[in-house]
Amino acid sequence: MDPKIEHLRKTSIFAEFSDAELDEVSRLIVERRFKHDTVIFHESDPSYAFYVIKEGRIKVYKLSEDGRELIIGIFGNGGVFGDVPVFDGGPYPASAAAMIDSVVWSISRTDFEKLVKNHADISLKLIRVLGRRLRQAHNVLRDMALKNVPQRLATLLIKFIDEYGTHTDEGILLELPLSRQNIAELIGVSRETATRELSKFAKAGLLKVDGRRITIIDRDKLSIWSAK
Amino acid sequence: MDPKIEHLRKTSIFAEFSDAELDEVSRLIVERRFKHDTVIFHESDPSYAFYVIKEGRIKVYKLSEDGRELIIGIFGNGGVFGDVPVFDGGPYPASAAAMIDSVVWSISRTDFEKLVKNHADISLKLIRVLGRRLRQAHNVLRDMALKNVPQRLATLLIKFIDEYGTHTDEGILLELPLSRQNIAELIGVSRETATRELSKFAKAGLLKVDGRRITIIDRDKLSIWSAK
DNA sequence: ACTTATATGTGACACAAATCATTTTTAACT
DNA sequence: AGTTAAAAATGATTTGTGTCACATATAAGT
Repeated sequence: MDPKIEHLRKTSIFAEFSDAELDEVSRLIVERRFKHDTVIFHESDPSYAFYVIKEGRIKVYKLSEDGRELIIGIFGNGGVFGDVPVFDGGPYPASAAAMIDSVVWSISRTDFEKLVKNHADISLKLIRVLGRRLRQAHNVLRDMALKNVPQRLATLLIKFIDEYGTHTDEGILLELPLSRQNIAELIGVSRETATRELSKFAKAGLLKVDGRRITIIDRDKLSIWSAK
Repeated sequence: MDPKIEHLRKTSIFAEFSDAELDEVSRLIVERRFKHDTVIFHESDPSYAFYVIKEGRIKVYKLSEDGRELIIGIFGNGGVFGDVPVFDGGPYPASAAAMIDSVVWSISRTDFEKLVKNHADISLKLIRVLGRRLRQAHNVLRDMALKNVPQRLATLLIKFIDEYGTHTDEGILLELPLSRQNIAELIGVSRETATRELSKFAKAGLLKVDGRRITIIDRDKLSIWSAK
């Protein structure tokens, strides 16, 4: 099997596509490389393409008027980003940058639009994907509005260890290139607060912090915090 | 022209539909009435239908574990709610309740699904609608995470006067059945804080408060606050 | 490896917003 | 209209989180 197709099938957006559809998609791919800390596109740029991550780590974020950052999402291998404009025809709703050296597959908007128009069932699948996204967005919104900082931090950690964590004999290791600043920008607090709340959890024995390596020791207790 | 069709055309979701498509939609409608303060569906209920507001005012909201409420949206005539489950097949992602006595048109999930499957171009339009929603949701999320209370309040007021405001000689009158509690639940603060911040704006001469009637006097200054 | 830059930890303080308690006002009901 | 219940305003207080300043640790570059 074409490894490209196999990789596409693992993405949220193409998961339900048939082999034939995936084959067509794979022909539209253009590979691009981005060094760490380089911007892929800026919010409100006209959109030219959307992206599938071959390997690397990409953050999607929005800025406030005074330059503070909210990270909407962090995506790893198989992640898809910059796709909303393809659907609604507007500019990019957020910015994207590579957190580590990354290889991404871009699919141009016009190519993808043609594909969707020729395959009616693709759009049904996309509708399902978008519905799920909207759901998630509203959940995050509720958390941001109604939960306090330790709750949001716990929620974030749980989400991330489930997605990116690796099991070790000490616990579940989270080893993204996640700075304190990044954590702060994910839960909408200052860097100092992110530091302090993280070490509170460490002192309470829920996790261990070693620089940017975070090892979750007691997922259950963390989960209670998160729900609280 | 069928007034039903005319009304449907004014809704966000059906705006781009053709006459023939709208006619088909109108045949699927079942009218239902809800007295004020009655719940239409609860979050996580299995979804049976989505709704178009014929007349009335509906709030869509989510609860935190400890029972506090975040209002995701308030919809008036022509508004559409409860539609996400139709798209992704899950349960209702939020609850909905009538804020005043309301008449809504329900369209059952199965009926609508059939319609979409028979009309390929409908799904393309839905994709566009969902894309826009996702965009909005992320904007609100950024505001909630990065803006302070007066900024969020100003942003909310501007959004609402643009949608529901009526021009008077004093300014733009906002006359939803919007309690202080409602305002608080829209911007994620306590009722007391909503009260206080609103009267701060009143003292600064940006608006006038008379019970639940809010008259915006200086939209421009409010807009500056909102962007800040 | 050494130097420089950048990220992190931490204390002191300021300030925004929550909470609590009470009064006043407004809306709802019969 | 009068009574009761609910909502809103308002003051006092507490708490959480941001900001500032600086020390320390870690990473990056030569």
